[in-house]
Amino acid sequence: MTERKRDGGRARATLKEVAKEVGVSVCTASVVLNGSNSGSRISESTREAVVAAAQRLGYRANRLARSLHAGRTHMIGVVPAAANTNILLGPHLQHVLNGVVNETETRGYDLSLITRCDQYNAANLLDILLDGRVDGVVVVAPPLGSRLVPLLLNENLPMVVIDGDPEECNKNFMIDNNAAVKLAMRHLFDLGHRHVGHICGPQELYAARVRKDAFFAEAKKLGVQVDLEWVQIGSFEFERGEKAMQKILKSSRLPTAVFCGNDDSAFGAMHAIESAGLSVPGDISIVGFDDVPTASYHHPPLTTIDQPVDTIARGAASALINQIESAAPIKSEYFQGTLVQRGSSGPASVRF
Amino acid sequence: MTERKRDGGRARATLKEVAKEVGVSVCTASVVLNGSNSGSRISESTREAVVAAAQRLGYRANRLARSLHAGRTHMIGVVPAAANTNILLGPHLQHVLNGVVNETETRGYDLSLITRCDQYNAANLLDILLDGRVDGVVVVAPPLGSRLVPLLLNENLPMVVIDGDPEECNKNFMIDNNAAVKLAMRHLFDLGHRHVGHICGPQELYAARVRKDAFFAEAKKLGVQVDLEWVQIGSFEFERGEKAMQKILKSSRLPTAVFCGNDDSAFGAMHAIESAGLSVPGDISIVGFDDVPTASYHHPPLTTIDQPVDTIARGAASALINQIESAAPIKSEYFQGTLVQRGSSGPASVRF
DNA sequence: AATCGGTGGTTAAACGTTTAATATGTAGGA
DNA sequence: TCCTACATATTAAACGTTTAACCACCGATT
Repeated sequence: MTERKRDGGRARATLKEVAKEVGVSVCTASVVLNGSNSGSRISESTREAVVAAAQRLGYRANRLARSLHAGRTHMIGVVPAAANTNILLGPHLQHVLNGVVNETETRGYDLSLITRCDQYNAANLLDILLDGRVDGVVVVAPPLGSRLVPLLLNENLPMVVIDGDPEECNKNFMIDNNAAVKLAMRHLFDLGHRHVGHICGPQELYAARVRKDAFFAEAKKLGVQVDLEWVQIGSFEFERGEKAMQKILKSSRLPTAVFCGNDDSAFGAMHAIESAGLSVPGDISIVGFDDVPTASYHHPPLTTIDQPVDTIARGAASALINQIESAAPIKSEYFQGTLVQRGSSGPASVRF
Repeated sequence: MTERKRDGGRARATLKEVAKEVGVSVCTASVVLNGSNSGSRISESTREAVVAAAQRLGYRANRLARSLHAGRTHMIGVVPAAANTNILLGPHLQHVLNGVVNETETRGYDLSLITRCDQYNAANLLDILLDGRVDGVVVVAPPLGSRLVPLLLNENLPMVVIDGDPEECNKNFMIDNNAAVKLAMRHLFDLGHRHVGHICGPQELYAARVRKDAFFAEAKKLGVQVDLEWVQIGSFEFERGEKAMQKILKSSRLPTAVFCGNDDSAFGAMHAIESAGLSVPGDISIVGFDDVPTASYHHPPLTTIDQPVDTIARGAASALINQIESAAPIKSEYFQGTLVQRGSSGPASVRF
């Protein structure tokens, strides 16, 4: 049995071996090497001997044993939206992950990526999350069908959600989608657009649905016309955005602008428009959502909503760690986006 | 002490508690619940009672304890190139990560992202990697200065490297950069280009250096002229690619084509060219490296080298797991890229 | 001469599992 | 009545730490 972990080379020395080498008790070695400054102190000579032996034997404290004892792992689990994409993390999710890392790293936590979950199977995920491997979990963009968040709420594992459904759970960190969509629509309205389409994200994502709802609500309020042909479901991915735009271009009449649920689908939409021999924004204006790094370098540069992703992600991670360390309750926080006006949006064409 | 892990709700039940509930020994409960089909069998009635109690108490096996005993964690550590970027994972690295996940997921391993390492500090990283938290490690694109790989070679932790320096370690999975660069240069040569520039990646990355060397070697072999002004150091990022191209555009004379070390910098380069009022490929042809998803949708679509990233990453992960599970030795593997010809490259302009 | 206080340690239990070795009980065969 | 065999369950050690509680020793006070 003990052979299993030493295949390939010499095994890692344990505290017991170090202690024996010095001729001292395990406890003494422990105090010296990983020492809390507790009651019992150790003489300088003993200390030196232990340190020397540890060095010689290549001792390294075993984190499993330590965590088992402490009941804490200093690990945070991240559950990324599995969704239906083959790519684990799109540019936006990647940005989120980066923000989470920024916070966890400075607070002394490491990240465990929870990926072994076929189709976001909640029971599966729960098994993984609750087996003691993590002190808390960041759930990113849980899809609508998943029971993960409600199930997790019944457990005592600290959790925070990014881009989740507020009805499902009130530990939600995300942009104020309604206000953000309002900014985008108001911008198009001010440019004279009265006929606007929308390319949505996948409807199992809360952010996609709420943006679509806000789009309709705001269009109605502003008196902007929306033909149903102009509203197409995408998947927050380039290709699907392109396909969606191609469908819109086949409408009986064309909108003068299209608001896209995220930047990737906006890029796809622009590609479709230009491939059809039309121009952005000459014929159709495009507004995206996210402000991913490439948005400003696109041709034309993309008008979009800037999400304070780093702030949101760090905020979520921070709240989670606060809960873990001092039982501070987590409650939802919403962040304001800003409109970034670039070249993909312009005055409405005089088609109507 | 035991209070620490139950803040927030009821604690997770342990095997001992389940056993006590049923009035049976811990061992019996263990065999029933996480049972190996070993010698001792359990009566149907006992089995049912234990299962019922476990269910009732919400028992879940503690992975730490299990791993401690087994000497195996079923976790793979991933060390991403910290490099100097603020974004943890660029589109290419993200693709690599995705490939690794694909393999580990099907083999029953989870991923631990090792990020708490200021400036890729090797000693720090070693402490983290060797504390027993992972069964093996995938090092992705270790920067030149880092001692991590050599240090890790001295330890008995299974390791595999992606895009590392072959001189440093022979457990390297990567594209055959020389052959790939040859493809790109030959392509430009065939289009009539005899004056070619190069935008490199950061020189602390092996892949960037070897591509640069191969570029010079191949240019020489083909009789292609390379003014030193035309060779600029980038960072594999859009912005730096743009800046690099701006410098090239200030040269006393212009190359007819520029080969870029990766796609992101190629996008930046194209942006710079068009911002300067020139056209791609009319005035300057561009060839990239990687074939990221957006390459085909760019305007113009990017001619580039397709890296079989998924194959490489899965291969690396697979080799690592084979070593972990059956001590199979790991040795370097090189994969062939293919030229993907698109719109960003065309016949050389007749400038010369 | 008994007590005190410090210094420098050690013992033992605990964290939650797994598993080899062992024990108990019952039934059937000699 | 004793032995064997089998089915079923238990004991105990082990994985590598941490830490509260305890102990032995010694010089200095009373």
